[in-house]
Amino acid sequence: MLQRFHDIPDVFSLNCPTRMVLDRLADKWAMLLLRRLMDGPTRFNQLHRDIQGISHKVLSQTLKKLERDGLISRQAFATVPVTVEYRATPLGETLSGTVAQISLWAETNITEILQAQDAYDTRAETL
Amino acid sequence: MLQRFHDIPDVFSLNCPTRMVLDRLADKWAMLLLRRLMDGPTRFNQLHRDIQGISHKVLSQTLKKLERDGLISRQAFATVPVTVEYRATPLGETLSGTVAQISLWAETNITEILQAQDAYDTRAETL
DNA sequence: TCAGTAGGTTACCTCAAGGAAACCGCCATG
DNA sequence: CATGGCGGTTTCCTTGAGGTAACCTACTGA
Repeated sequence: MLQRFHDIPDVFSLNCPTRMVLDRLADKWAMLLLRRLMDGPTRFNQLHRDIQGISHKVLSQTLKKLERDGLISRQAFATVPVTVEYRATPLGETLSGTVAQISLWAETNITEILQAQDAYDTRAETL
Repeated sequence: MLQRFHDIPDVFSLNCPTRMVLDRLADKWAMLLLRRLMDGPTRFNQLHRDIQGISHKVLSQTLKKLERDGLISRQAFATVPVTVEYRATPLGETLSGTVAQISLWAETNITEILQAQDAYDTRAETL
């Protein structure tokens, strides 16, 4: 009963796949991780060092979520201190390509956005 | 000193434009709103009715953020009960196009994701 | 006069995300 | 002997996002 909208598909309903994926990507770390793993398989602590600002715990949680979604894979090696490598799956790679387009958009339009913010803030001050 | 990574641009630094945009989009309502406004200018309460689950307050806040970023524009009409219309700006429209690709990806791959989740959960249970 | 619509803002409260830090086993190095 | 790296998990605590609901102006209709 929730999805009775005019002609719009069901983007605004709660069980819409798009919405599900957006919610997952809404995790800012997820996108970053996915992008980082496009550069090749990487170990836990290497990721932790590379991605500035993420905590130990959240990194662990986010990796789990991505693995559950089949976007990345985890491989443990029985080396002396156990080594664990994460890498993007083929599925993850296709998504990463899409995310890269957002990056491109962002880099292209960041100036315009910042200008819009300045203009907005200036307007607000003069009120 | 934060952005000394091998060949990767500065995607992982804090002031990276991509990261900024991702953070904004990370707001699940923002994406939904942007998409909804692609269907034409819409008034506040209409948006509130259409986008299931968003609260009065959060709708208001999200619209402000998007307006500040120059992605949507707000136009008030001095009608009897004041009428306010929101619409996507040209900038907002270009982003919306990119977001639409994520939707497409989501619709294409949702089955695979759900299967991956099932497999993962099954594996977890058997442990 | 009371209710309803339009477009908000404000106050209050709750709940969950996330940071910090400790702990785990196991090994190597100083 | 103890510190550090590896790959985590668990506990504790804080903060902030977001829900609910009341309030606002201004007008219309019953």
